[in-house]
Amino acid sequence: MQGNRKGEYQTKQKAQVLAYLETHAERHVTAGELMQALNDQGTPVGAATVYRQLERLESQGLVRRYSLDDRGSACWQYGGSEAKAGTCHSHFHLKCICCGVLIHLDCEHLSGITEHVRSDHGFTIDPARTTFYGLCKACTQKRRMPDDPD
Amino acid sequence: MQGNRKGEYQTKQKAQVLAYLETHAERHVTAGELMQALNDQGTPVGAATVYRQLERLESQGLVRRYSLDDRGSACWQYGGSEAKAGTCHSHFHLKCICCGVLIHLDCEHLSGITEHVRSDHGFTIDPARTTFYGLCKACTQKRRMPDDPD
DNA sequence: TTGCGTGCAAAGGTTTTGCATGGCA
DNA sequence: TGCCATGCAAAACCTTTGCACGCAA
Repeated sequence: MQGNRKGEYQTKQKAQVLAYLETHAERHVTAGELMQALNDQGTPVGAATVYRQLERLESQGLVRRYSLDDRGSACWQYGGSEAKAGTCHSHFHLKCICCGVLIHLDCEHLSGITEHVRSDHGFTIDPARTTFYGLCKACTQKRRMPDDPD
Repeated sequence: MQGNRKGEYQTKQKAQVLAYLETHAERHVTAGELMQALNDQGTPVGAATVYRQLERLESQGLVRRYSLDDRGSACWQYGGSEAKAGTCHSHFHLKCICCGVLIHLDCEHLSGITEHVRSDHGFTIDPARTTFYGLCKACTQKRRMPDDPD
């Protein structure tokens, strides 16, 4: 193995990708969304470069990769300096099977289940891979309606 | 009684797919593996049919779909009569991302989170659709080995 | 100048879809 | 006989890779 990370250049594209992820650190974005956004703001970056940068940023610990989507697309999220401290991989995600909204749930009760399952059942949960599926508040109420005006 | 719903036919292909999943209920298989296996045993089934059957079996609750692979391939596993009877709707599932084993976890602590999330966060979790991903006991210990056998 | 990074396009793999045909009830 | 299911092929996606050129250091 050769650790050739010393010859690393600063490029516009790299900055664009990182800047976008940083600016939208509260969201997960797919590679497609990222490319679309960069294109829309007038600073298009090629697909290959986007993927290569995401891969690099992930290996550098600045960005985390998630498998939140049912479909074959991965999501990335900026973690920045707190990446090691933990952002989205410290909590769980709720995904509405009706409207598709993704909810980040920072909740001690839920966070405790990782410890519980590990200590009592010997299973080490990976929050980055785990998503709760169900109905969000809005869709739960919608389902209770007798009529569906949609 | 009529076990079949209206307008649903019994076909050889459907039986093949179900039989294979049933026979290998302890394993999770990708669509590709399933097609390969059916082809090897002399009863090839077209890709489109395989996917359509898997989708149907999933919606019928006989088979569960998982996103275990980082790459673009999903996995399916037979859930069988327990799934149909609704037993699995009352508890959660743990899926090992390393060996693929599926664990049915009946645990009061975990069952309580559904209530908690509903009352405190307004989100109605569907345990039948929710799976925890992580490392099972055996694989956790395997990963703890100081030497990396890989 | 050196050689890493980029863009384009093509390849690779998984899953879906259209359409004509075949098979179950 | 009706209609659903199948199979083939092509399309739709997501992601990776090869290669020549451009740009940072």
